[in-house]
Amino acid sequence: MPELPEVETVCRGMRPLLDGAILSEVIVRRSDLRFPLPPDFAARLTGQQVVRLRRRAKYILMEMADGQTVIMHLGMSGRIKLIAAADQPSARPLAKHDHVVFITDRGDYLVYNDPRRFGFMDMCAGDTLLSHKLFRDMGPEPLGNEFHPNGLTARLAGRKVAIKQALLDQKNVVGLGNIYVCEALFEAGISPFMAAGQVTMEQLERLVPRIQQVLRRAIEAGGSTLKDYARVDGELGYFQHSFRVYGREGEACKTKGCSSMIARAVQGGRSTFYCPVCQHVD
DNA sequence: CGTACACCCTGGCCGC
DNA sequence: TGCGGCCAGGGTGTAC
Repeated sequence: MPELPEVETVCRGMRPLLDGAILSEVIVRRSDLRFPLPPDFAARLTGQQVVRLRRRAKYILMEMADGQTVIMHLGMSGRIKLIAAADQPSARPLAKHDHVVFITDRGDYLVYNDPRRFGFMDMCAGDTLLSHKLFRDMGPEPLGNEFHPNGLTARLAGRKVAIKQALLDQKNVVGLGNIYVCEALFEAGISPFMAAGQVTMEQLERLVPRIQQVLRRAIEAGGSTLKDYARVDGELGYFQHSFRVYGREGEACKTKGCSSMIARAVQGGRSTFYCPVCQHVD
């Protein structure tokens, strides 16, 4: 599911029920996610108070009053479901693939569900987060001040890898996945096949704001729902209706006056959707 | 460093 | 109705 807009939407949705809540019970139904849960995961969290929820890249960070931070990644198919105390049936409302459940002192449930188990959780002391191997080599947040054409051109200088793949590399910029990279490159009129180091400053000055625009619009739409993804209340995102290229192979390009069809290619084992005309692909 | 690929896992969809 | 093959939003690790 989750690229930056989806993770951001989930994180925002968690705050009303989780901010300030005390975890009165933590249930681990499966500890073998992509990586095993840390030892004593449930015991270390039980009785602890949540002081802040935030997002870094595609990770949700849940900061606890004792200084520990829970790191959550949703992988491809992970979901967070919130079930308010008032909405609960008498029996515990758990379903298949509900792997970890946090129950707050208010009786609300936060359920981590992930059919494919590509997602995972970890814990670390909050002051060691930046040196954690997951975060150490990360590039800038695309919606933050550190993301700008000058920085990007420095990171991409001399790189022969295709710009599509370079933008998926979280060392260059975080939070982008297959959907939003395809969409942003289309919006900027840049071929996904260009060598990253060959992309001109003029093109990067177009690309950076287009990346930011597509991400902001997707957040406003509550993310994109293809299959698994839903907001924490079960509502679906609707940015998928705004896709210009993703998943539209063989359909007409929506650019006014362009009569081309959207094409699909495989780069690094993953589908790239693009307009050969608008993106100047020979 | 780049590329190509396999792999982690489940489920949905398509064609037969 | 069933089965095999293929596909999927992410990320890591290997060999060459």
